[in-house]
Amino acid sequence: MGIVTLKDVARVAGVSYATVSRALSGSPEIGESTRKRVIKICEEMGYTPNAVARSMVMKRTNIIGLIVTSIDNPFMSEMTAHLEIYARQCGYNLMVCNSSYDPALEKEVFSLLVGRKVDGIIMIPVGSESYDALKTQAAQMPTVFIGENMMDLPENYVSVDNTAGMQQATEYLYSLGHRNILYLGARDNSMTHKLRADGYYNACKKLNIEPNVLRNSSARSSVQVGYELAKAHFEQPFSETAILCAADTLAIGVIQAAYEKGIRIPEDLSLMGFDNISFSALPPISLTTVNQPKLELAVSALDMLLNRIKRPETPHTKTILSPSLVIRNSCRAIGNN
Amino acid sequence: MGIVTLKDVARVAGVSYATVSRALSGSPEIGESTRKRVIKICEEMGYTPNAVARSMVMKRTNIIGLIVTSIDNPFMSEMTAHLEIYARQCGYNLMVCNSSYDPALEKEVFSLLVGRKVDGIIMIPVGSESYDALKTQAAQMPTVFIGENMMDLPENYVSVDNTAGMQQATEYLYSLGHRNILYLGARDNSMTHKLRADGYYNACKKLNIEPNVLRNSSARSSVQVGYELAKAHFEQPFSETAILCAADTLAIGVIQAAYEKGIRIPEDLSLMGFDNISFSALPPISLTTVNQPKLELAVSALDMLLNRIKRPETPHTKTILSPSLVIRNSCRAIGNN
DNA sequence: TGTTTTTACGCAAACGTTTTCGCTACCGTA
DNA sequence: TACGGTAGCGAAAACGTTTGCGTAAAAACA
Repeated sequence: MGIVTLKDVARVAGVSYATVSRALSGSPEIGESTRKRVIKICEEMGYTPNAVARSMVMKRTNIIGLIVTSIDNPFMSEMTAHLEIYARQCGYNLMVCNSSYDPALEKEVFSLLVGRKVDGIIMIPVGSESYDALKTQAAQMPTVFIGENMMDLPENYVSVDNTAGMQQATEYLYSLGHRNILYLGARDNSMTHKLRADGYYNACKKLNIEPNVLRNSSARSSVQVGYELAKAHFEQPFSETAILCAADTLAIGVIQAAYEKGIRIPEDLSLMGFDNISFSALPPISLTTVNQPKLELAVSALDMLLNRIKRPETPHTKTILSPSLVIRNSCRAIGNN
Repeated sequence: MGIVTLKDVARVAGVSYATVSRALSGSPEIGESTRKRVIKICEEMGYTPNAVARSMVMKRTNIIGLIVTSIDNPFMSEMTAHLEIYARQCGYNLMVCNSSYDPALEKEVFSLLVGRKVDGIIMIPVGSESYDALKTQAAQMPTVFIGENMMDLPENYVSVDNTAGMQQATEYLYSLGHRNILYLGARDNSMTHKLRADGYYNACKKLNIEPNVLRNSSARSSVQVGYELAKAHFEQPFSETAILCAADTLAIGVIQAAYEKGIRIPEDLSLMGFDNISFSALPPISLTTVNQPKLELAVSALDMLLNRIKRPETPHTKTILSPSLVIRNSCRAIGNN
């Protein structure tokens, strides 16, 4: 009376278990009458197919692994939600792992998922420092990277055009009259952040203004980091009229530091972010930012992965989606000097 | 070339595959020299045990299923992060599913996880309307509920003392001088929300003030819902000096509506939430709220589940954790009338 | 009615492990 | 020398499916 298996059903129905299997899988080579009878008995006995046993013989699990730096991050949790829902529609389940911004852990959970025989892996990499490791790993398992631009690496990824987005943001601030714009939060260990900074530099060059960058030496872009960077910056007199942040989370930290210092946004200082996480829209300072189309990123990534699972020998592909400006009210126009 | 299995290793090492298995599992009945030799060969050949095959024979997957209403919700994503990290430390992986606030979907993914042969399920239920369904399901699989108080149901759950928390919140507002407090966002389809409302009513009775409740007829507590409820409420003149929200997300919606209406918080109106989601701390209006200890909830839930997996015949247990007041600056003291 | 084709189903292998049981060889003791 | 005990290892079953192949009965055809 434990769990009921195919064999149990077969015995009760008086058929071989091959027949039961075929009846359920909708195989054509089976009589209509026996099919109905078998299915009825399955329901009566409360039979549920054992996915593990099926995976064993089918050599695929219908599970895809998802590695994120931290679920506890609005951008990634939105992404995860989209991925899970779409994956389920495609007949897949998601096994989710945190890499906690740690390249070693990232590597470990990757191997773990390989051992689990997931059909493929979607991952938001920690950063560029582990690209070679990622490359060798991606060789043993269909993998697509998301968010992080792998540049010249021959890997599958889907990303937003970070450079264009940040360039657009800079130009927007310029169009409002800002000439002294601080770029806050540049990081060296992430290709994404490198590309974003490029967008800022490109715009500066094009608009003929002086670049002004405050780097982030930590490994991640968090509210806390944004707060600390801004706080230190605000300690001394500064001349910037606008701050452009490498990520929304950083910008939120800046808001906090500015508030404590009595600096009003946007009256005293304009502020922009990047990502358009859901909480960036919150009042009273709702952030002007650059949107990453999260649903499209998720769908593209999964489509790409599923395609790669089906045809592993297909060449690597990249998808670059367009970011878009989201104008809210953290920036104001100022008179040119 | 293809994937390397136990048999391949055994052939190369010139031993039976039972020996390889024992060498890796640390079985004592094996010679120290052969163990080392076998392990060395495993590494050289890049052997990774097949978790699916292992699950097949061991009759357990070391996977636990997690069903949340929506990952894309700060409270749940924080919870999920804690759960994943702790679970991995315990040797388990997480299979995450969204129920999307839909009882039918909730039921469907539960069955799906049962078919996957997960070792147990942790779930944040949609609401109380499907308690009987949940009960019959929980019978086929070790399950613990989290966040939602299942009351008199003989099920495993871990929750915060919602009633005490909300009572404490009400009393805090009272202590600041508030006598006309609007309770915003009561819901009927969730035991959690019923209990929270109870806390409010209890306090009102005890403090001898008139309860004043604005119900939420939708199925969930979102920023959007909070915004709409508050917006409608603010259309007409109102006399409340404070609003106590059933959830932080609702309170954030209230902030938005108040801001648009020119109502200042806390100067014109005091505001409280419940949950202490990470974004509730954001300036300039950082929310005074009631904290749910998310890490402790996660750890307790997993411990409870693991225990139940080991000893399925053990009686059901409940754990109620204590909430705590988090005082920030969305409330101010007013003179009594 | 005899032959061929088709339909419907059963048999058994295979997937990659773990584990029980049993066997051999060796050691120690009498 | 003989015997009990033990350490180290192999053979094989088992887990619950899917599926290729074989075959008997039914259907179609001459």
